[in-house]
Amino acid sequence: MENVLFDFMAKYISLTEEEKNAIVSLDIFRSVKKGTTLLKEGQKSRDSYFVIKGCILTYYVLDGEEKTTAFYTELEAFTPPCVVSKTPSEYYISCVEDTILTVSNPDMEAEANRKFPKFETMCRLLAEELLAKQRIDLDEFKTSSPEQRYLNLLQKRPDLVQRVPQHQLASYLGIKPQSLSRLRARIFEKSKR
Amino acid sequence: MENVLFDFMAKYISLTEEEKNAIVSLDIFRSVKKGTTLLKEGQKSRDSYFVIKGCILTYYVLDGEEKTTAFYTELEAFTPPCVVSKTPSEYYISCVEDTILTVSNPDMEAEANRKFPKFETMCRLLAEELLAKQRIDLDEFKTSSPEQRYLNLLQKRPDLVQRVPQHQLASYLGIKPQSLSRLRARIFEKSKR
DNA sequence: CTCCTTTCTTCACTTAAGTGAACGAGATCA
DNA sequence: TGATCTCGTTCACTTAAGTGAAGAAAGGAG
Repeated sequence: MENVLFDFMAKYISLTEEEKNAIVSLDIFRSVKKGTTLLKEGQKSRDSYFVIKGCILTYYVLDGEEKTTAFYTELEAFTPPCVVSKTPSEYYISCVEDTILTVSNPDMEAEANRKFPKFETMCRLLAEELLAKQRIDLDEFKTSSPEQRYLNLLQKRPDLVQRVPQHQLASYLGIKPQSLSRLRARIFEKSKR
Repeated sequence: MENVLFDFMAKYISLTEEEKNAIVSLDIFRSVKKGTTLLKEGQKSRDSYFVIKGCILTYYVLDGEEKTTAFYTELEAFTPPCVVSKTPSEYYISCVEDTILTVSNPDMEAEANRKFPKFETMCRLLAEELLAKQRIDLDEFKTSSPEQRYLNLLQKRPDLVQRVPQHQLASYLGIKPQSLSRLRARIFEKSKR
């Protein structure tokens, strides 16, 4: 389990045994059951996550409707905006499956940055990489139709389409479950011809 | 002009005169005319930007159509994804107005990080902040209709609606210029009643 | 196993965005 | 000045998503 994290970190910086031990001693690994809510709207939180195994999602409740905006699966890291802005959360975070993840907070990061300056380098590189990736996600979402977005998702994250309920997928694609059903039927009809 | 940059940086770290001089000596300020293309699709680039005054935008050309995905105005920084991924650009960057900006590259950042470790802290904080802000932008786009997005833009960046051509605004909102016209007429009708 | 809830699909109808065409206003340039 | 181009708007028509309701299928809880 630790090795999954260390292999991930190795993409950005090299770690000594001493540093690895320091990380292990932080006791950041958590195991959470499917359906568990990690964060609720209105709550304050300082927790950042890294998914070792499983799947979590973020959703807003607007006009009584759940709007899913992101899924995080194996080897994905994320810090909720409310942690950065230090304001109450505007959305929920919950587990789609039984999930193993790490939970850290700004204090731990500050401590790590102090002890190991290269840790800050990793955080910077990771943030810059995620910023670029998310920029592309946003651009792709803006420039494509729901049908294109669905086909794109089938290409890029085929696992999601399998492991996530349709109504959450629909929400993630910016449409209603009924529209996703119809859209899938439309694609199927096209593929037959 | 330098002071605009230093005031911005002061939000993240404090700079000595020596450090400011080092930055000035990098000769990063540029003045570009309206309509200038800073980056073309297919080109490689290592340039990051920070807008002092004016407005630049990014757009893709898909099926011969320009799709505007972002505007950057006063005090906004951005590094194109292609700089991070070191691949040819998939889009264009061009100036909506006469613009004054800074242009830097990874070498200059590495050099600054080496000389002044707190520079890296600033980059990390900025990247983390932009990541959180962009996350919210993406969430808002996903969870709202074109009409809501337009009204939201009127609230959050009223200047954009004034200074940017309608067809680019429409594209930014994820719709066609005709739809933006209609949508504006619809809003106007509602406001009369 | 049965009951009940959740999830997914289908249908008919409404609403809004896409498309192609046309027109007028304003800018640009010879 | 007149010719041309871009830009924004409007119109008629098409296409696809939203809505509300209904029912089938799958999954859990007792």
